[in-house]
This record gives sequence, structure tokens and C-alpha cells, in this order.
Amino acid sequence: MPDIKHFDPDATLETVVRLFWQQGVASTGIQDVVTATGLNRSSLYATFGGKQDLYLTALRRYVEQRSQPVFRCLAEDQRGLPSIADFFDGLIQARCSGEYARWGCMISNAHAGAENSDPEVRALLDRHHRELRDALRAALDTAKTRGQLAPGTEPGATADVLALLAYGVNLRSRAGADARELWTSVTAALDSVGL
Amino acid sequence: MPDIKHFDPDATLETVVRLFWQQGVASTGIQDVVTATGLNRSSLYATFGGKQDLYLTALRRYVEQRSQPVFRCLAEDQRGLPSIADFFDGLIQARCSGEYARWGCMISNAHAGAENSDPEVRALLDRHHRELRDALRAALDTAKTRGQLAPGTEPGATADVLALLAYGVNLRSRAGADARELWTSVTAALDSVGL
DNA sequence: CGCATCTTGAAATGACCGTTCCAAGATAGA
DNA sequence: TCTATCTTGGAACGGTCATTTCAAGATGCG
Repeated sequence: MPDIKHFDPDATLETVVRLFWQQGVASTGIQDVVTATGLNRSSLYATFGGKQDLYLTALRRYVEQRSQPVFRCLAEDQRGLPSIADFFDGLIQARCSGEYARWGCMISNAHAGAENSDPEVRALLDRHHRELRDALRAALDTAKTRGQLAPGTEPGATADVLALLAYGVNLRSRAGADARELWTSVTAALDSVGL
Repeated sequence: MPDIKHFDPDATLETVVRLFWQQGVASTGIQDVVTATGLNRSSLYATFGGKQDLYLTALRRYVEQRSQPVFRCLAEDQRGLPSIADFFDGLIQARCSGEYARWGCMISNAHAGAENSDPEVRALLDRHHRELRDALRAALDTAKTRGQLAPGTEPGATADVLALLAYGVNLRSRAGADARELWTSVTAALDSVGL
């Protein structure tokens, strides 16, 4: 059975992720994908299906490889509030500097685009939001048992606030917001949560 | 001089705003505009220029007619914290119910799309952010002089946090987030600010 | 009325969209 | 080595994109 591909689907998918992440689905043509990956339309369609399938696969890959590892790290960190501070620090650094500066978050971007009318996309966005909130909640629970939280601070509601705050950071960073400015805001939010 | 138009440019622009707001620029074709407004390409191009000009004009109209009046109302309100609570209440209601439910905020959407690579668009986004933050800051200053703020709460940094929170609300509402859930989060944030 | 000037309608522009098709190339098993 | 089966290259598909063009229609002024 000569069904061996002449390319690496994983590397290809990573390239596609970056394309959709940076430019958005609507502004990225199949031709862009063909050019960036180097493979041709036949292989592309045979391997990944049409554009929407390709986008969904790329979006899932983004969540699995970029979001969930960070969420896990946050949820399992036993330090409490410092783990949340580190989470936001890493977020702001990733959004404002380095290779992905001003790309925002692929999931946040998907919220704002027309692609969220697809039920599968929307389900992914909801799941992502739940996982982010749960990870923050876990860290806040740890902080509470460690006595780091200000009296009256409820981990559940606070996790919701911080999750929304993260979306705000993602959005503003894509428009070129200053890292220090974002960090000042995040610090203020975390200060109001802790003792 | 027979230079009278056979249509109302203002009403047309309002229709265009809704199109771009709901669907995004990239997913809205000129044909969509022609169909929705009822006028033809010639009049469209003669009056508003090309698509990018049209989008910019629509975006400016959105800010002037939808955002700035609310910002002014917030900044001039002398009640302090209740004015901020009302601001978020109105925001959530507008984003989750009524005619514009699940449309998000046109400015927030522009942050996430490819349109923010246009310098004029980006300038508009920055200005919008500054105005939002300033309005929140004004209300927080009022709250501080009225003794409504928790000790150690700094109006400037808090305004930044609440502005980012508003972006989070805009984003999540477009994906169909529950109004009560959003309100719970906002309440938690405001509670941590007040006494 | 008649002319000048603007708007309007509709067709046409070339470029690009996502997708499909098919012959040519490559490889595993017989 | 031959054959069956998959992948690959590249052309071609109809449709839609933003934009332009131009004759026909409408209007204010003389």
C-alpha cells in the first residue's frame, strides 16, 4: 500500500495554525496555505478536507498545544496566587513580545469573527472558556486554603473575572497594547483579590 | 447644480454599520452592502469611496453614536460606583438581548480581525480604549471622593482593569455567554473595588 | 425650454475564491 | 518486474471579490 505521504502533516498543521492565528480564517486563502506549507491543493484536501475542516483542526491543535498545557500547569501549581501572577506574566509576555507578538489569542480572535457561527467552533470556544475558568478556580481554591485571599473573595466568581480579564489582555495586545500597561492592570486586579 | 442624492446617506451608513458589526469586514462583500442598502455600486463608491473607506466611516460612526454617548454619560454621572454598575448592566443587556444580541462590540471585533493592521483603524481602537478608560477613571474618581472605594484602590489602575473586563464581556457575549453569568463576574469585580 | 452637471443603473473588468478532476509519479506486495 | 493503489502536480471549474466604466436619467440654472 503506497499510502505514504511526502510531507509531514504535523508540521504542515503547525504552519496552518500560525496562518489562521495571525490573519484570521476569513482573510486567509487556500492559496496562502498552499504557498506557506509548500504542498499542493490535492494533498491538502485529501489530508485535511476543505477549508472549514482545516480551520477546525488547526483550532483544536492550538487549544491542545498552546492553551491546555498552560491551564494544566496553572491548575496543578500549588503556590496559590503566585501561580496566577505567573500565568498572566507569561500570557502578557507571549502576547506582546517574541514570535507571536500582536497575534492575540487564536481563541479570542475566533470569538470576534464570523467563524463563531459554526456550532463546532462555538463548542470549542465554550470548552476553552470553561477550562480556563476551571484552572483559575483551582489556583484560587489553593490560594484560599493557603489563606492568601482577601476576606469575602469567592474563588468561583473571581475565576470568572480573571478569565474575562485574560480575554481583555488578548484583545488589547493584538492592537499593540503596551506590556507594562497590561501588567499594571493585571497587578491591580490581583492585588484586590489577595490580602 | 443637480447634485442631490436619491437616498439618505445617514440611513445607508447605519445599515452598513450593522452589516460590518455583525459579520465583520472580511466576511461582508460589497454585494451584501448593495443588497442591504438597496442602492447600487455607483452611488456607493461615489459617496463613500472603496470598501476600506466605507468600513472606516462606519467604524467612526459606531464610536460616535454607540460608544461615546455612553462614555459621556458614565463620566458625567456623579453617583460614583452605582454609575459603573449601571454602565456594565447596560453593556451586558445590549450584548446579550435585543436587536444586537451576540453581535459583540464592533470595536472589540475589530481588535481581533485583520482590519487592525490598518493604521487608521488602529488609531481609532486606541482612542476608543483611552476614552473608555478615562470615563471609568472619572467615575472612579467620583467614587473615591465620595468615599465609596476600598482602601488602597487606585482609580487609574482600576479603570484599566474594568476596561479590559468590558472587552472580555464583549468577546464572550458574542459567543453566546449567559447574561447572568457575565453579570455575576462583573458584580464580583465591582465588589472587590468598593467598600 | 435647453444646457450643464450630477446621480443612477447595469454591465463588464480582471483577480481571486474554494473546490474538483485527472493524468503522471511513486511505492508496497505478488 | 508487474500491478494495484495511493499521492502528487497542475490545470480547470464556476462563483464571487472589489472596482471601474459608461450610457441613461434627473435636476437646478439661464
